[in-house]
Amino acid sequence: MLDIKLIRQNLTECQTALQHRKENINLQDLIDLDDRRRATEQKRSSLEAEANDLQKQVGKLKQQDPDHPTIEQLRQKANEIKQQVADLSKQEEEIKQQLHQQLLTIPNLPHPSTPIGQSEADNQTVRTWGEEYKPTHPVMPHWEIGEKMGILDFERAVKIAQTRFVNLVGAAAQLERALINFMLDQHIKAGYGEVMPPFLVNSQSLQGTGQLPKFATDAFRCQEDDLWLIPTAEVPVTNLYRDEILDSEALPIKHCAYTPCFRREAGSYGRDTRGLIRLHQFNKVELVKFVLPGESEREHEDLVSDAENILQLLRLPYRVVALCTGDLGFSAMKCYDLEVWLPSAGQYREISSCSNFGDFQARRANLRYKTKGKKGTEFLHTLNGSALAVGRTMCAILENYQQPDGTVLVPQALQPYLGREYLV
RNA sequence: GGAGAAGUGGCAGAGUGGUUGAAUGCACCUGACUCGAAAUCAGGAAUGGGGGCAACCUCAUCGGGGGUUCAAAUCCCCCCUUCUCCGCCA
Repeated sequence: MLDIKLIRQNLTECQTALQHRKENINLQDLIDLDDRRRATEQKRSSLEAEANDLQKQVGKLKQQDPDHPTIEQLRQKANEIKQQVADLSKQEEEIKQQLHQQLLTIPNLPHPSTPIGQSEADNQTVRTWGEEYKPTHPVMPHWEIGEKMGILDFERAVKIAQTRFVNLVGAAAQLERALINFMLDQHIKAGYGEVMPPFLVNSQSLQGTGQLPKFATDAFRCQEDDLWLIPTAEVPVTNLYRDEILDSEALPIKHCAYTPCFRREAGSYGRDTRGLIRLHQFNKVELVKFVLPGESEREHEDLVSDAENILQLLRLPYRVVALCTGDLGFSAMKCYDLEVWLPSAGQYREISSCSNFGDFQARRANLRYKTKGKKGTEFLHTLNGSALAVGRTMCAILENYQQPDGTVLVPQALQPYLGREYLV
């Protein structure tokens, strides 16, 4: 959520920043609304001050003489004021609600270092890695080899659930587990504390990270219970400290978490219909950081490195892409995607997305910190990134490690987890 | 799911209708003492909104929401959470 004070002070900057993300929101309307809020609040609170004063007078008089004649007068006066206060409070509450609801639908401002652009096409490649590990022989798509080996079963998944689900069978199931453990072990080594959070969360949590109110149709919902299947571990983990005041000395806090992720993928009907790329349920290991505002940019770069480290250890070719303003997610001010090489398609595909949210999520989720000896509290900064999407990592392995004879070599880093050299 | 108890500041814990935003203790900050520290003494200090250059003023907040009253941490209703017992269960 943007700070209304910041909008008031930097109206034109905010307005152009939002235009860069193709958002045509009239911020002046918000300021007008905020003006009304302030005026109403001032009126109300001065009336309340008057009423409080009367109350104290009544209290004093009652102690002197319970039947003091002016008590009745003061009482009437207080009742009159109370009526006015009630009316004003109602107005004030409506204005506040309106303002709040509008603010919740406004995306974050892009960071100055985010390239300005319209779409995916304007994203900037920052670096590429592992060119030498790309296979040189023809490679079957992962779904083809997976079905041939009998380890990916899409057909029966449709029967027991729906399209866009999969059964991982035998070696694939083991590989999935191995990847999860491998990734978590690496991150723990890098200083991230593991969390296994709830896989269902309430609406408040989704609002905290930015999925609600605008993107309700993207998530699976258990309507009876105000619970939603998590679209990413970002939601429960970022909300861990919601409405808490952390000690500045405790920052940065770094967590890693494995969770399944559930997405309705509404509006992607024709896309990636085959294989593991786009499923309603997939596994992911996520990194989440809570940091001091001055440190978020550096922590962001480190977070990207931590995600890259997994790809490097697995020897999977990838590139790092800086998303442009037009392609940036709702809550992010800056974002790098990691894209892994998929030889069957001859293209790089997103396998991780590492974002710096600034204080945007912190405001929504009321994540604050306090510095000893300093008055007041401040919003911290949040960051997160996939490290990595496990299903897509499996795709990349099934393809990049595919041998000309149709077997798949197990990446060396994973061999201790699987206890073998080849998947057959 | 049924029965009971409880939810107060960073923590512990008083407070059952009126100058209580809230005693006391711990933790914290400032000053004094000290060569320095500890101990001791004196003082300060909650969070959020609004106004003011500022000193400061003002409103709200005792799990959440409603109600009674001139006045609610305190009384009434609903909800949430935690604990205990019973039931069910991986």
